[in-house]
Amino acid sequence: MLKERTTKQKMLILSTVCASKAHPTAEQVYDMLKNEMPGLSLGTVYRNLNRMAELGQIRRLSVTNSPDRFDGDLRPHHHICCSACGDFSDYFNVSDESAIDAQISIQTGFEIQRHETVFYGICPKCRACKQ
Amino acid sequence: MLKERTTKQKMLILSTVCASKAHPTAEQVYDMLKNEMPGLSLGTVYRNLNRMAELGQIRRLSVTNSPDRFDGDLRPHHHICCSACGDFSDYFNVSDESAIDAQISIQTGFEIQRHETVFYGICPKCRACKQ
DNA sequence: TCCTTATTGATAAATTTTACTATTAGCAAT
DNA sequence: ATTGCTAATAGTAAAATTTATCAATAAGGA
Repeated sequence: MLKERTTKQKMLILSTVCASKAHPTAEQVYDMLKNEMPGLSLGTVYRNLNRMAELGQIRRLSVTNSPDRFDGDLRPHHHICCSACGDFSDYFNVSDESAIDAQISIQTGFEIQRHETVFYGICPKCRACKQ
Repeated sequence: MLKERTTKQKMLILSTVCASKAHPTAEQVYDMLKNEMPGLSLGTVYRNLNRMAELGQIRRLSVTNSPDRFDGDLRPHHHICCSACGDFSDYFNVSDESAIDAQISIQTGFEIQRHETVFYGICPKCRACKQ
């Protein structure tokens, strides 16, 4: 009767994403794990990250000029990306995000599942480097 | 002394994106133009859309499960994407978006240039199709 | 332990985007 | 108009990212 099986690969991938604060790409997750599990396949990483995002276990982030990133932190928060160096940070201090979803649902008829916000700018370090 | 040249290709690409409310991908812009300008190259479309986005003439939208989209409407607004059919709509009713950028800039030291928000959900039409 | 089948590893292929280069064409100066 | 400089283009190849395919493996219920 059980459909979803627990595998060593799934457990490692999920724990890696949840332990990281770097919002890794699929390839970065793969790189972090291939020492610990030499036979691991990149396709397995992609397949599982996608499924976990669909199941709501992790968040999938689509970012300009970057492969998709994954975030194991499910608390409501935003992200800030430096256009110069690619630094990708969290921004908390978020107030009442679910209210926005509810408001938009009422106004548009969409059943809103989630939303993602990315701020783009220049990080303090790159600002210091002038130009 | 002039660097940026005005070409027929640039004018057509920009006017196409600005005239469309469909948030077209690069390939869709190319398809819309290849009748009018048979020799047009897809690479030219990509190159110019990227440059125009960098110059702030248009917005570049990174969306999960979709190639990047482009938006000629520079007024502050959000976007809603249907996870089922891919429908991609505008959402206006946005209050005080620049204040958020300013607040985050103060708190993080980033020089915020812009932000993009995409809401994901199920559109009214797909909700009606049950399941 | 056996059986069913979800999952994996390996690879190929699809998709999306960028890079390269000879040629074309915008435009400033003649 | 004509010339000269070079940004921009068309055409193509290639890079980068992601998904599909499939035989072999292994999870877990009977």
